[in-house]
Amino acid sequence: MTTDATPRLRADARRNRDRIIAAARAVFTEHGTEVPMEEIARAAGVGIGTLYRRFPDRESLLGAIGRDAFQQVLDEARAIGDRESDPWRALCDFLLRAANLRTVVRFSMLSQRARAILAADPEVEQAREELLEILDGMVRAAQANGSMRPDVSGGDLGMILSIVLQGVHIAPDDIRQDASARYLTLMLDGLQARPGTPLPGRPVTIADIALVRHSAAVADEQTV
Amino acid sequence: MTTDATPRLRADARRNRDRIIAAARAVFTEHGTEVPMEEIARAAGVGIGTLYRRFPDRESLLGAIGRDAFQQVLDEARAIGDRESDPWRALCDFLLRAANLRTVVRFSMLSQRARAILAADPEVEQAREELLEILDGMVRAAQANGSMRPDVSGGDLGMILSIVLQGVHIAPDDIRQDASARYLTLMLDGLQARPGTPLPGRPVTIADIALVRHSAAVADEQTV
Amino acid sequence: MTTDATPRLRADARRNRDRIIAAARAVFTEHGTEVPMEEIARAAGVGIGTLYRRFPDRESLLGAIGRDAFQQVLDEARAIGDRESDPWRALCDFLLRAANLRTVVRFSMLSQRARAILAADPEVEQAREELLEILDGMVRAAQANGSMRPDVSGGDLGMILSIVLQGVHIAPDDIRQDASARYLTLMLDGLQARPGTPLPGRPVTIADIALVRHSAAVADEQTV
Amino acid sequence: MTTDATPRLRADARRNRDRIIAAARAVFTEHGTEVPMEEIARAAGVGIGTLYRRFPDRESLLGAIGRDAFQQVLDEARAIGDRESDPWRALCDFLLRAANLRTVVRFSMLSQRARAILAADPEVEQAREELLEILDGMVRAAQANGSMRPDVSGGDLGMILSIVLQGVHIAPDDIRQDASARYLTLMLDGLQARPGTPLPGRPVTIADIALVRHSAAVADEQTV
DNA sequence: AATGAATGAGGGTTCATTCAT
DNA sequence: CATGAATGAACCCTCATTCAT
Repeated sequence: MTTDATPRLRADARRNRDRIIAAARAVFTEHGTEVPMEEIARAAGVGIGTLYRRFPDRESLLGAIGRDAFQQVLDEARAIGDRESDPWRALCDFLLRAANLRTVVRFSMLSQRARAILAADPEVEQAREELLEILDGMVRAAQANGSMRPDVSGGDLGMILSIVLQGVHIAPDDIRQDASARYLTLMLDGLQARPGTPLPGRPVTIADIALVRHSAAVADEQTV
Repeated sequence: MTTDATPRLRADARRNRDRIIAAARAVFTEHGTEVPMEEIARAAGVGIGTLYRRFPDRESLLGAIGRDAFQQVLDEARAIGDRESDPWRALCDFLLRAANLRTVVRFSMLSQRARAILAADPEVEQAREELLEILDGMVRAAQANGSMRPDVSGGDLGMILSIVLQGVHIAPDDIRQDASARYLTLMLDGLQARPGTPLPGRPVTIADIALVRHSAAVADEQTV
Repeated sequence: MTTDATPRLRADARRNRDRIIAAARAVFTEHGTEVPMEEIARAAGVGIGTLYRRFPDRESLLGAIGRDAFQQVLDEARAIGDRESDPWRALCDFLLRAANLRTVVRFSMLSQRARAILAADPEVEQAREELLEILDGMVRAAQANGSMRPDVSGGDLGMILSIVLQGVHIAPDDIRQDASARYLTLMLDGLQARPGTPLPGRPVTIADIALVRHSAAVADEQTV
Repeated sequence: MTTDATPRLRADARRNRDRIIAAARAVFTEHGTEVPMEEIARAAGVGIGTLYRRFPDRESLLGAIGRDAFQQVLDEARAIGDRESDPWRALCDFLLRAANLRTVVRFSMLSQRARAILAADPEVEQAREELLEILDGMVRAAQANGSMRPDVSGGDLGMILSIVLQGVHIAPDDIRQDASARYLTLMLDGLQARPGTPLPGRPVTIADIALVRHSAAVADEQTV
C-alpha cells in the first residue's frame, strides 16, 4: 500500500501504519487536509503518539498518501496501455477509470500546502510525469488516427482530468456519483469534434504542466 | 458593490467596507476561506478591529461577498437574456462570461463551511435560483431549435459551470488564464454533439440541484 | 447631582453629564462594573465619544458615581442626627435608610478595581470618614444610655452595613425587596441583646476600617 | 476532592487536575470569576493547554469547584445533624462552620455568569436542596423547643448565610478573619430574641429560594 | 512500541480608548 | 461639541507537536 523504503516493521506496527494511511485518506477527503491530527488518530484507532511515531508531521502523511494514490493511477494507466490497442478507446477508458480513483487524488487539490508537499516529493513527481507521458502518447495516437481533434495536446488532457476530478459540491449524492463520468463523456464528445469551435488559448503540452514545482510555487493558489 | 441594507455609512466607513470586501475576495480566492482574518485586514489596509466592526465574524464577510458575486453573475445573465435572441449563443455567451467572474464565485467551493454559509443566505439562494431558471430557459430553447443535444437538462449546465469555475491548480499562470474558456468551449462542443455518446447517469434538472441546503447538509464534503 | 468642581457647562453638556452618571449607575449596578463602556453610552443615549469627553476613563466615572453616592448617604446621616434625639432610634433609622440607598453604594463592592478607585478618591474618603464618625457617635450614645450591647464599636456597624448592603442573589425579587431591612432588623435585635453571646474577635473601631487605602491595597480581594 | 465521574486518570493527570481545582478556587476567590484563564494555569503551575484539556471552558471549571464546595458543606451539615441533638446548638454550629467554608462558596456570588452555571448544575442543585432541608429541619426543631423566634423560616437562614458569607472588603485582614463568625453570632442573638422587633417582609421559606434557576434567570444581577 | 498528557504558539474576537468627520 | 469610526492590546481557545508513563 505504500512505496516507502520502510525497512522492516513489526507486524503490529505495519498494521498501524496501514490503518493510519487509510484513515487519513478518508478523513482528508471528507474534511479537508487541515483536519486536526487527533481526528485522524481517532479514525485510525490509534493514539496520537503512534500517529506521530509513524509520520513525524502532517507533510509526511500527505506525502505517503499522495505517493500511494499516484502509484495506483499509474498502474491503471499502464494496464490500460497494455490491454487496449485503440488509442481513443484507451484514452476514454483511462480517463473514466481515473475518475474512479478521484477521491484518492482530489485532496491534493484542496490546499496550497498539500499541493506544495506533493510537488516537492520526487516519487510523486516521477509518477506524475510518467502519467503525463502515457496520456500524451494516447493523445498523439488518437490524433494520428483521426479520432481526436488536433487542436489539443497531452497537457490539455491533464488539465481536463484535474478539473473534472475535483468534483462538485452542489449536487445530492446520487447525482454526484455519476457526475465525473457524465461530464467527462461530454468533454470527450467535445474532443472528437472535427471541426470544432476554435478553442481559446493554445494547446497545453505536458511540458507546460510538468514543472509544478516552480510555477506553482510562484502562482500559488491563484487557480484559474 | 454590495447589496446589503446598509442604512447610511459615513464616507470613510463606506470606503473601508468596500476595501475590506475587495481584499477579502482576493485573499479568500488566493489562500482559501480559512486564512487568518488579520491577513484580510492587512490586505485591506485596515486594523483588525475595523474589519470586525463591519463584519462581526467570518461568516458575515463570506456572506457579503457571496451576495455580491451572485448578484453580479445574475445581472450578467439577465443582460445577456435581454440582448441575445439565439439561445445557443446566449448560453455560450453566458457561460464564458460567468467564467470571467469565476474568482468571485469559486471560493464558495473551497470549504464546507463557506458552502453552508452561502446555502443559508436567503439572498444568495434566491439569486442562485433565478440563475438556474435562466440557464434552464436557455437550455430548453436551444434544445427546441435543435442546437443542443437533448439528453441534458438545465441542472447539467449548473454542474458544468461549477466544475469548470473551480479551476485547476497545476498550470502556470498564462495557461490558467485561458483554461476556463478553453475547456468550457470543449464542453460546449460536446453539448452540440448529435448524436453524442450516451451519457452516464441521467439528465440533471435544476430542481435536482436547487435545494443545496438539505442535500449538502447530508452529503457534506464528500463531493463526487 | 455631582460635587465636582465642574466650572460651567453648557446646558446640553450638563444634561449629558447627568444622563451618563445616571445610566452608568444603573448599568454598573445591574451588570457589574466591568460592562463595556459602549453599553453605558447606549444606556445614556449618547455616543461613546461624548462619554469619553466627560469622563476620560472608567475610573473617573466610577469616582463620580461614588462621590455622588457617599454624599447622599452622608446627607441622610446628618439629617437623621439633627432630627432624632434617641441614639438607638437614630441608629436604626440611619441603617434602614442607608439600606434604601444600597444600590448606589453596592457597586463599590463589586470589583477590586472599583474599590481601589474609590479608596483613592479624597472626596469619597472624607465623606466616608465623616459617615463613620457619625455612626460612632450614635453607637457611643446608644451604649451610654444602655440601649446597645457594649461589646461592639462604631466600626462594627460599618461592617454590618457593608455586609447587608451587598444583598443576596439567591432570592426572587419580592423577597429581595425586603431582605436588607429584614436582616438588618434581626441584626439590630442582636445588637440589643444584653447579655448577648460572647462575640468572636474584638470590637471593630472606626479607626480599624478607616484607612481602606493601605490595608485594602495589601489585602486586595481576599474578602473575609 | 471532586465528585465528577472521572473514569480513570493517569496519576500525573490526576495530580494536575487537583492542582488546577485548588488554584482556580483560590484565584477565583481572590480576583473574581473573570480572571484570565492563564492566571489560573500559572497559579496551578501548568500550561494553559493542560487547563483546557481538563476543563474545556471556564464553566466546567466553575462547575467542578461548585460541586466540590457544596459537597463539603453538605457533608459538614450531615455530620453536625448526626452528632448534635440540641437543634439550636446544631444550627449555630453549622452556620459557624459553614462560615469556615465560605471562601469555597463565595465565588458563586461574584458574577451572574457563575451563578447561572451553578444553578444549571444538577448536582449542585441537589446538594443545595438537601442543605436547605437540613437547615429547615434545624429551624423547625429549634422553634419547637422555644430556642428560636418563630417569625423566621428555613429560607431566612439560607439568606443570612449567603449574606454573611459574602464577606466584607473594607477591613484589614485580621478583622476579616473573624468577621463572619462575629456578625453571624450577632445575627444568632437576634434570632433568639423573644419577643423581637417585628421583622419587615415575611418569613422566607426554603421553597422561596429553592428554584434559583427561574427566579434568578429573570431577576438576573439586580440583587437586592 | 503505544499511549495520552503537557505544552505554548497562533488565530478569533472583544473592547478601551483615540481620532477624523 | 457630538458622533461614531479606527485601532490594537488582551484574552479565549485550539491544536501541532513533544515527552513522560
